[in-house]
Amino acid sequence: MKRFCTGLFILLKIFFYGSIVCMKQSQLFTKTRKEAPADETSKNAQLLIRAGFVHKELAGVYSYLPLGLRTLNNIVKIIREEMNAIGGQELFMSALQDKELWSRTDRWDDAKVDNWFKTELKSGGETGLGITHEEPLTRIMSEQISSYRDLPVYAYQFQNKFRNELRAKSGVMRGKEFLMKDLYTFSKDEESHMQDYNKVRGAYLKVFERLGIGDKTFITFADGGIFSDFSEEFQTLTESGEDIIYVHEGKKIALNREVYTDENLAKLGINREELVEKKAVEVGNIFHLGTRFSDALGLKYKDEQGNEHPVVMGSYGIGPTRLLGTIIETLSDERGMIWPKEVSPFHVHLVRLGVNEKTVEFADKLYSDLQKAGVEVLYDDRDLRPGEKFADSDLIGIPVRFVVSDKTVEQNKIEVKYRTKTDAEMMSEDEALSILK
RNA sequence: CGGAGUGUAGUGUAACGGCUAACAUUCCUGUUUUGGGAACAGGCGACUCUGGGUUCGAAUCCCAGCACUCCGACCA
Repeated sequence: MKRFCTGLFILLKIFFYGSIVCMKQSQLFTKTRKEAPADETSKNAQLLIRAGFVHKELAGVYSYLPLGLRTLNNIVKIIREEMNAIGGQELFMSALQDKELWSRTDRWDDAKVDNWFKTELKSGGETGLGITHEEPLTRIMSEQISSYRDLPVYAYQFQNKFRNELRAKSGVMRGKEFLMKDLYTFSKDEESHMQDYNKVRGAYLKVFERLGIGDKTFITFADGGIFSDFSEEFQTLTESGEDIIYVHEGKKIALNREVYTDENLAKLGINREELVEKKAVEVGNIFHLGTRFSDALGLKYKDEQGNEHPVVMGSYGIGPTRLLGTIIETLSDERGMIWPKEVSPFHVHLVRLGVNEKTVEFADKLYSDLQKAGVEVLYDDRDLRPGEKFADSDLIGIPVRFVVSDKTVEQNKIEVKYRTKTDAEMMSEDEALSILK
């Protein structure tokens, strides 16, 4: 019965998440390297490049290689799950943008928005690569929403955004092309907008919790924007951050330096002495948009009485690529990266030492048993010396390491070590499997 | 966009204006080795960022451009 249940569980897992992917390191086309390029000084870029997670194309432009992509996809998966959990509907909009549409909201002019990548169309006219997607989505919604019965709507996408930054910096933390999850809420009035807004806000907190940076991430009051005293942003404490924030540990909130005034502190009922100055990176932002876009682009609905109203909107962004960098900046050590369980490119790093027949047999069988159990495993089956393999393992940062060597095979055990700990433990295969649950 | 710095094998560095641009590492061949980036032997790999200039002679000096990094400004 137990076996049947386990089998069923795995089948379900495969059904829902696609096949379990495992990999032999001897076949992985990326290599690790001892030294990072001299001109790459940010910690996240150095480690990502050394471990073969990314390749730098240009300043602020990175390609994601297999290990990097798997990690990034795990971040995306977590965000997607939390957006779906609050009723978000995923779509995928174009990167190429309609100039006419953006002119209607006065956001095409270089004097108003200066970080467009624009290009001439051979057929005549001009297009630009999407910096954000309020305009196109509002237009899409104007074809779909016409009644109060159609609201609210939460729509989101994952897409590369393009911003012609004057200066890219901090590795993947601030690029010219980067992955962004952008969600937009469409509500019938201010009151229901606030409910929708708070739902997304709650989902964001869950996302950062699952990403392993929850304790370092603070909801931070920032410059107000359109119709409130403050806007809120999510700031994660790290020395590599660009923002200065003032943290209230007790209340788990913070103020951005841009709103750090006596007047605002009074409004929030906080004393200056309770706050600590810290550097942080903005990992998420949430905005009240009011009716700015719906007014400009004619997104309206009819209420119960048949009266027409503009739709009230909100927009909410999280950058998965920036999060990847933030996790490295906050959690890595001098030996390499350390991935939280749900983010790690693999669940386990199986490291085989030596090439004795029995040892190879044991490790191969364990590899296949792990796959059968639905564990995603990176199997270091290369014939290298232990030091090099351990160094690679620490650099890549999978949270759990299983070592199989002549020594362990003799005892019919596996050496289990967590990336964050210094001591290892000998376990039977069953015990080792059970800690992965 | 203002300021500063740096461009030499895949990577990290060296080379007084003067020999075939050197060393380490990576990579390839082989032998030996196997619990924290081993040892030995042999080998591949560079138009010294690009374009001009000075010079008998330029990786080296000068000018221009390009790229990258850092500080600042900017970041809906």
